[in-house]
Formats: sequence, structure tokens, C-alpha cells
Amino acid sequence: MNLIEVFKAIGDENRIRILNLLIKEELCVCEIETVLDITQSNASRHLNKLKSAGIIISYKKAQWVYYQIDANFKDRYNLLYQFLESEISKNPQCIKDTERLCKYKNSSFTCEQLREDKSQVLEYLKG
Amino acid sequence: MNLIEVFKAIGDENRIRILNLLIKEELCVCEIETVLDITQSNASRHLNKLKSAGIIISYKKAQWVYYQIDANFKDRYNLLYQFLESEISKNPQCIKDTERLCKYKNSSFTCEQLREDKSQVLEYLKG
DNA sequence: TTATTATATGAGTATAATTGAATATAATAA
DNA sequence: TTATTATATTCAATTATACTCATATAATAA
Repeated sequence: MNLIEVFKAIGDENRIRILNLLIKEELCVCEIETVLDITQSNASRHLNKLKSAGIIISYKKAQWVYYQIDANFKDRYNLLYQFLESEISKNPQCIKDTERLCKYKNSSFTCEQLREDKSQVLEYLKG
Repeated sequence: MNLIEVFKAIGDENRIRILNLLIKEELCVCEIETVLDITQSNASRHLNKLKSAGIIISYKKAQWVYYQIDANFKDRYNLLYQFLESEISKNPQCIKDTERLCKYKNSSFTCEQLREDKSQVLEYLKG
């Protein structure tokens, strides 16, 4: 966990968007790519950068990989985390993303649904 | 002052080093380039990035341009500023830079001296 | 005025970061 | 076992960033 690496990791729109979601709750890669509407490889890459910087951690459940904010990061870089939590919620793109996340969470869709028909979920989140 | 732009601006070694100095006190470009031992154009460019991001401001005194932390930034992004102030002092490179800054400040060298013989000042700071 | 000088900027180059498409890997399901 | 699938990774292309050298600009000094 290096100061410059952490700032570099946070200083990117896609990664800020991912952090915005993970601050709310842990999510698996397929959920993140769906809510943010970005490609799978792109989501995976950005998650890896955040993980390398020590901001998030991951664990496997069945075939899915779940990501969440690293408690050590919250603890060790607490002021930064508090700042991020507070400011990220004011970012226009993050506000939209949060709405999409809530919509997804309030629906009955699951990772299995995403596998079977992702376009259906995307259509639901759009309308 | 945009969140991502601010993080991008801070996420660079030379700019972190500059911020470390400016957190201690306002400095002009020729002092920054001397203490950090970087080229003039490089210092100027990084200062401009920090200024564009809304982190620092500048004013002219005679032929010198002095930079300092923007009070609005300190105020508006207070948690981030506090975090930065606290963490930056633990960075190995910044610790060395701070020593050089103190050495420079404790000497009788001025911007005029830097003009007349910069290499002499650099030699003093090295030894 | 001209000379000097502190800083900023332009052009070119080198390096790093981001991306999509395709493929590899590791796990589950049949 | 083989087929499927979620995620990670590689490759190639693009874009962004950082750096150096040279020059422009704006101010002071003579």
C-alpha cells in the first residue's frame, strides 16, 4: 500500500465508479460490469489495479469472484476513505451508477440471471 | 476542482514531492527546482497541473512566481488535505526532500543567490 | 532603450495507461 | 470425462502523460 500508487489507482473514472459501488456493498465482477455497463475485461483489469494498490480485496464463491473494500485500507487510510466516501456521492456519474445499483439490487436478478440473459437485465436497468 | 482531476494531480511522484514542500511553506519555482533537483520546465509544468486541479495558487513578486497551497482546497477538501499532510511526511523521498528544504532555509541563500550561482547552492545542499 | 533573467510554453520523443478482441485459466455442471 | 462459464490475461492499437531542449514571454536592471 504505497501513497502514490493509491492516488494513481483512485484517479481514474472507471475505478472511481467501481469504488462508489463497492463502498455500498460487495459485488462480483459480472454485477459490476453490468451496473457500470463496461466490458468484462475492462472491469477485471480495473479491479486488479485497485487490488494491487491495496484498496480492495477479493474472494471466490463458486465460480464468481466477489470484491469488497479492504478493511485494512479503511483503517490505515481512514481520512482518505472518509473523504472518498463523502465526495464520491456528489459525483454526477456516481450518482447515476448508484441509482442503477439500487435498481439492480431491488430487482430479483442474480448472477445466474446475468449468465442466462444479460441483455434482459441491461434493458431492465435502462428503462 | 474535480475529484478525479485532483487525484490524478496528486498521483505523481514529482507532484507529491512539490506538495510536500508547499505544505511546509510557500516557495518560488527556482527554489522548488533547486531543492528537488529537477529541471525548471519540469517544475513549471507540474506546478501548472497542481494549479489547474485547484490544489495550489500562485502570485508574482518581482520576477519570481510564488506557489502555495490553495486555502479553498484545504477548506473544501479538508479530510484529503489532512490525510495528505499526515501521510506525505512518512514518504521516504519526501523525508529527504524536507531535509534539503530545511537545509536551504537555514542557509542564507536566496533566489538571487540561485541566479548568481545555482551550482554552489546545489553543492551546499548535497554535502 | 537594451540586456538579463524567472517562468511558461511549444515541439518532439519516450514512456506509461487504457482499451477491445481473443484466448487462457479455473471452476462448475452435465 | 466433456461442456460450459466467470474471470484473468495476452496482444496490438490507441491515447495520455512526462520529459528534454529550445524558445517565447514578462518582468527587472542597467
